[in-house]
Amino acid sequence: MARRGEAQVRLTRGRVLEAACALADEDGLASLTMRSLAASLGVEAMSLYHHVAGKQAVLDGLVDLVMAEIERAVAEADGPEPERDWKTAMRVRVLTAREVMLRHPWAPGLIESRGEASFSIVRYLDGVVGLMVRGGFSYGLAHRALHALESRALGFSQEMFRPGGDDDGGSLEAVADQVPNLAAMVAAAVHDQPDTRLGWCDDQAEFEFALDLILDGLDRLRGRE
Amino acid sequence: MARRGEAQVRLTRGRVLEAACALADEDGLASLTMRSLAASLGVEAMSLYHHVAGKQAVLDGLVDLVMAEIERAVAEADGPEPERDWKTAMRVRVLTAREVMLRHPWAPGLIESRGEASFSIVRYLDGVVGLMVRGGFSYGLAHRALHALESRALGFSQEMFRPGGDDDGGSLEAVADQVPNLAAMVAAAVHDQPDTRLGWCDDQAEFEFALDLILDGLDRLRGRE
DNA sequence: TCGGGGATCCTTACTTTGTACGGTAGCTTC
DNA sequence: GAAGCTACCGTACAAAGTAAGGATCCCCGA
Repeated sequence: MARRGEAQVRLTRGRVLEAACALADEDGLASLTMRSLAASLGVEAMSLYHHVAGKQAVLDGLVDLVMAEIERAVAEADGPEPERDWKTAMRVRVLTAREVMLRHPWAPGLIESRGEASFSIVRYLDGVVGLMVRGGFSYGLAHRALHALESRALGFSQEMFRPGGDDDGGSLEAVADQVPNLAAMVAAAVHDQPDTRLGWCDDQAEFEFALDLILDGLDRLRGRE
Repeated sequence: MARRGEAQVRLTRGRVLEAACALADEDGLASLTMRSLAASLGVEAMSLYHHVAGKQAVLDGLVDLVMAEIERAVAEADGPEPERDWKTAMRVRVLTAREVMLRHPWAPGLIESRGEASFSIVRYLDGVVGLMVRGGFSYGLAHRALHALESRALGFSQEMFRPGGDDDGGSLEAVADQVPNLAAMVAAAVHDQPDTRLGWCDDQAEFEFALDLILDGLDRLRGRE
């Protein structure tokens, strides 16, 4: 048997989590099993249990990993001071978080599925609230703003249609008579902006539109409550 | 063995799905296994496979069941004609959907987790688009509105904090020094509205606030694009 | 130098869950 | 009344998480 010592480095909680992240990035979160994770580290499944408490702990660790990456990116990004322009500061922060989320497409689903928000998320939201308060929000409005932003504060939005792989709305045509309004909408969208990036609508553009809609709405309320 | 014929009614796809819904309502979606579902019907697990294709099909059926309940509720609710007052019409529609979702707390998570939107959801969204178009929206703006509303169009919002059972923010106090802004926000929220319904903040009020924020924003854009 | 102890990793096996496969009972149809 | 179809059952297998204990290696003190 291949004992440790050859090219084999020691296992660490950190190495386990990084391997898990790499595995999820490549093959999706579904293919992340304790066995596959162990195999990717050249180790047996049960060996992982000396470094993480269980699969739950691995998933929690993954969330922490992503949130740490976001915190790092946010720290490097240079938006304006919130006191001067909270809206742009928030916009930069959210879009920075979004870039990280786009690198880890499994992260939104993982965060959603987890019931309790992990501490790393709570800490991130604390930063968001801090930004708004520095920008002139009352705590009450900041609270409502968090609810209004929902997962957008974390840089992702809940896609109700995840475009179905290869057809991208083509399946809608098959049932156009049953969903006439949607069919017309899709037709119009394709006509208006024929070169969208991600199927029949551009997620990034839509994300920013919705984000700005909410930020503008909040800005109108700020100061006059 | 208890052959069918005693008090035992015949199994149907419909009865299977209703039993699944009841089980999920009572004990949560996690406790819905093919075996527990079969047991609740007085039947063995493999018998279900003559009426549903598999567990996936059961889950899809549950989504359809909830969406049908929403369609029924929406049909009965009487909002204004969209041509006269689209905003109120939409508000009534969404809040009606929300009532159904509150009866089936597992439904949001189930809908989120499913990658592809099932046809019943697509059809519901078609109705939403139809409402907006009748209210004077271009298809382009209706499209963006769908993105902005996100899951709110279906009556739920993604709770990033699901209040953790018994403490309800009490756990925040333990780490108040690490999340000072959130801690202050919670303190202010408790002070402002001491009688909230669902923990430290009132989901219904927040949901309506965010919904109105978005609807107002959309209303401003409607007609002047 | 050497032996003990703890950390690390492996082996085996159990549990839960979904489901494939084939068997059996009862109804339907000719 | 026989054939066959349908609904249901029993058995069993695979995947995945993980409990329990054994084996190996490294470090440290004597």
